[in-house]
Amino acid sequence: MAQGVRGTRDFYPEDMRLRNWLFDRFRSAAREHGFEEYDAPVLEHEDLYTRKQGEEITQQLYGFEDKGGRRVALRPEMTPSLARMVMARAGALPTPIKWFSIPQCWRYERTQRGRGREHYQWNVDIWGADGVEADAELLSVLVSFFRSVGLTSDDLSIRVSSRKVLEEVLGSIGVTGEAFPAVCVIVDKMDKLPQDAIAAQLSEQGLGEDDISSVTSVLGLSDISQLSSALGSDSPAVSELTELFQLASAYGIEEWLSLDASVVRGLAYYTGPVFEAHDRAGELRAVCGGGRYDRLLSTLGGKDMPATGFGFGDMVIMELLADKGLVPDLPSGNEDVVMSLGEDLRHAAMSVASKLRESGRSVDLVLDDKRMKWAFKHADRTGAQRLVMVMPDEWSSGNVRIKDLDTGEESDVAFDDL
RNA sequence: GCUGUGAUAGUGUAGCGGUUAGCACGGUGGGUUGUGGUCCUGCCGGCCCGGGUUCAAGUCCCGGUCACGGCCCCA
Repeated sequence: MAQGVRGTRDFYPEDMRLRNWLFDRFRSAAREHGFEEYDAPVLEHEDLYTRKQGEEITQQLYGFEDKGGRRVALRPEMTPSLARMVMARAGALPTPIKWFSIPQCWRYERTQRGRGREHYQWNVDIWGADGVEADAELLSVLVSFFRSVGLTSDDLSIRVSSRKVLEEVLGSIGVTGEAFPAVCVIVDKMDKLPQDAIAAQLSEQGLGEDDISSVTSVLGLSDISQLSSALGSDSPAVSELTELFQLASAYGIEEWLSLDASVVRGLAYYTGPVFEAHDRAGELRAVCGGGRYDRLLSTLGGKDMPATGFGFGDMVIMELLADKGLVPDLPSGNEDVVMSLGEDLRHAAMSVASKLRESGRSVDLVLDDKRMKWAFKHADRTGAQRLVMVMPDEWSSGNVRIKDLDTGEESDVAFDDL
């Protein structure tokens, strides 16, 4: 029997309703913040991902050779494509560029709960704005979305930090340049790997024991005043985060946020504020994550432009909504079922359906010769509100019988009044 | 890459050595009904693949395939 590719999903109509429901909420949250939707091809040149950033992503690339012998890859994330698009029109686009997309992204890896080889990842980005205002605006988009699906700050928290925290700590012990992103990637695993494994990897990067303990102690902080005393009152990281929390409070979303210096993010290209949202119960992997990446364009051979954004997968959020009982029960959306009694009235039923469709209703016309019993059952199952019956006596006087399936009331309506 | 669990009508499942392999939904026909949602009823349809153990295998064993989890890793 023909089977789908491992790690991919089929969306049957009932799944598709749910997906559309979710995407509609992604779109609304972005649109109400003035973001415009864009798209790009699923297939890109492989070197867009292997060039410089995120060395780890390379092993999970869904890449292959095309018929012309070119190395191509299914996009593992949207940001490089977006960067490519922005770079191509850098001079022509009015800034700030506020764009969003819901691309299907691919990675070749072992499948697990909340994680397939393919998923849809809502991406929201702002280019050309270098202040934390832009980062705060993104957090506002996120919270709008969470609220629109019925989640509260009791269900989720958004942990915020900044790459500058690490940069300052590491800078003070002489870790700079090439070593910095590598250390970030290691530190990102701190809560997933045992202490000594982290220490071993850090010492490979040339950190001494004292350095390692000062890094780990700063990353354990979850309070801005502690961070301030650790990094000094003139620390750019501290003032950046302080301002970000103040802005969040102006947006009315401060109860969703918490400072967590251990948030680093695995991707090498982040440069400023970074954040990820987790379920408070701690049962699921991160719901979304993002941050500022001001220097991505230069790694792709262009001129840098400040940028910040987040990615938000469709799988973990659905797991969370299911756990919280927030997955809606969506009907098919069909409003009327039209059926004729007998083959003689088949043509009449088609005219009736057309008339109703022109008036804007979603009409399911019964195509085969079915019994009345079937039509009722069918209307019931698909959640239609009305059954429109084309019957001999009524039709000969120019009427159809319409039964409201919720109330059970029925009435004859003239064809012209449909 | 390592590892655990599972695989029974189209779907979801029960059965744990001998059963006509059961049930629900579904599909299809009939009865009841106002040509009419409920209800009653007939029928359709199944043990993943290949070996082995046994008088007897859906059931036990081995291998394979696939699915779903977990680890490593990571959006």
